[in-house]
Amino acid sequence: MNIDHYISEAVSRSVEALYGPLGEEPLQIQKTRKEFEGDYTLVVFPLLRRSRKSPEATATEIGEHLAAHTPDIAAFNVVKGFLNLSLSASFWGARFEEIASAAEYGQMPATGRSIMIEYSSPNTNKPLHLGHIRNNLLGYSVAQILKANGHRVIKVNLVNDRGIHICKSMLAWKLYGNGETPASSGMKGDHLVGKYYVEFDRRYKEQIRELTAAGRSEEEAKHEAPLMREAQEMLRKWEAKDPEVYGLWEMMNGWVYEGFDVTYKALGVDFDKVYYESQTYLLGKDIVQKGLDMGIFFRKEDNSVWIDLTADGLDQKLLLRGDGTSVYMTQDLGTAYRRFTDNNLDDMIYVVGNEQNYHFQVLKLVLKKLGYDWSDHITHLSYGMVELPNGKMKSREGTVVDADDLIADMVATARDMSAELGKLDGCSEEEADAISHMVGLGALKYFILKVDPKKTMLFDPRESIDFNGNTGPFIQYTHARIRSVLRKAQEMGVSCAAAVATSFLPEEIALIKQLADYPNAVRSAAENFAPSIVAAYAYELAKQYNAYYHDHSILKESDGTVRAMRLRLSEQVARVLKLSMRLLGIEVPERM
RNA sequence: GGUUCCGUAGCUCAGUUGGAUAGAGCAACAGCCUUCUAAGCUGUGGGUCUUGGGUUCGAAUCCCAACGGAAUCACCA
Repeated sequence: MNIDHYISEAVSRSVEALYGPLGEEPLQIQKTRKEFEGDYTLVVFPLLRRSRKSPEATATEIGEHLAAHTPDIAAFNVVKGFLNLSLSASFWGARFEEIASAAEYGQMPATGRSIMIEYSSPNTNKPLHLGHIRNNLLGYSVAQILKANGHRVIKVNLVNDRGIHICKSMLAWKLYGNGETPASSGMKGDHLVGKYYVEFDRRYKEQIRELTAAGRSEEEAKHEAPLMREAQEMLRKWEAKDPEVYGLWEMMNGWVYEGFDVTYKALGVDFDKVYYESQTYLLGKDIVQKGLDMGIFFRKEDNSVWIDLTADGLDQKLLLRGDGTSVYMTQDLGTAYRRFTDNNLDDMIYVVGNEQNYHFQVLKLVLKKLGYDWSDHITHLSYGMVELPNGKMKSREGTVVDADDLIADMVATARDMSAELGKLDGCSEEEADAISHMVGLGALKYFILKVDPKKTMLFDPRESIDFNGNTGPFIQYTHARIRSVLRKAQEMGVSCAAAVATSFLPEEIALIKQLADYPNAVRSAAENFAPSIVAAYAYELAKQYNAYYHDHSILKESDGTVRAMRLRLSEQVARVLKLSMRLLGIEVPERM
């Protein structure tokens, strides 16, 4: 049952019976705040004009009518202009039975919509870092959430595997690498390639210094430096499919992909399809031609193609270079077009940092002007940067937080902490590894996903990530503890057969209410593209349960019906915690 | 300078389409393990929601301005 809808209908009936038909504006019904008695609250201020009575009198009048006509409403109270309604224990008992018997609780029926979500989108010249982690976790989690909302989801990765920056690491390896490979060096492939990207930068700067010392201007030096010229030459050879350059490119990219796979696996993210820019960078030129034909775009003297968006409050934007080669926008226009037409998409979501807000604004506007009405179904899921205590990560200053290092740190910390607390006693080595990985990754993922994607967030490597309080391990722990109780119940042969309980403690009603609210969290998280909503939901549920667990014994309860109900309630809490965490891409252990 | 976003407790963050006395966690302090896992529970202190106007029964939330911060305004992606 949709409880919100049910309440809203009941209240509407009473209000209309008292004051006549309702107009356009919906009733203001919300969940009752914790400090007041009741489950749902009607705000009566907007109804005063119709009732022509004081707020208190109006609320009382509606409350009395509701109590008389809606059996599920057991009681009401009035505080100023707020009418608080309490639903009966049997009502909540029935909701609990619905939840417990639902085959896939929180899974919405299929909508028939196909949504593509692009995330990760790494460059193949350096390993993944903390910024990528936020991107990957968000993309994966939003995909999970959209699936739970009944959509068909296609997860894609667009790898930036070409361009001058790729050639830089290739060139540096060729010149200074002495044939070093991941196998010979023992380095992860992406880190090895990253090492040569840094090496290029170092040598390049050296050359610039020499040239400026010899009297060249900074500008001239940057252009004339032999390394840069060679890199550009390499890019030209790559575009001409020169066998040697192409072979080198394939080999080094292969190393990088092997490295990325390890990181993706550790993060628990995956893709249904991987696109490579080397295969898509020529797309979009026909669209540029179409825009020219339509007179929306224009050519400058140097033959480059532009669109003038000054009337829309933006600038002029380059769409194709004078020599006919593509820019970022060209291929994004092409890939967007191809994706929508090839996959019959309803929506396309790009998980890309907010530094590219302008790009996506332009992309959507250009597609709109070209007459593609699906441009309205492009969403840029723009997330904030992850900052360090002294500001942005800067590779030059060596402040980049490497993804693999961070993951390894988290797992090691989880391992130490677990061992210290004696949680791993009696575990096999495999179990200990699995738990450490789950908890370490759980801490990291929750830490990142609990904050609103839009917001810039801060990561302090020194203070590291907490395992207590509003954290992933807190929720995992709550789950593990419940599973432990359930195991023990089974060992003891305690029945949790469905003898339907007729009375509940207020804490138990509160837990049922929170369980019943799960579908709302799932829906709201999808509407806002915000895993943080699911995180907040799961935390609240775990917190409520922990207080309950502390105050009430389950296995020692003497009344068999009550004990069975408590076991079932606990079981459902564990279940919904697991479901919530799954939406965040976080695994939950049976013991920890 | 233009555009966009942000400013909530010492720190990190919540705060649904405007609603009741602005909430958590961390840190600090004080308690709770012969009882189902103490990665837990309970309590205390901590706020001019950057500032100033406006809209209204009612504003952290909407509007305007100021101050502070971030991103962007590349023939990079």
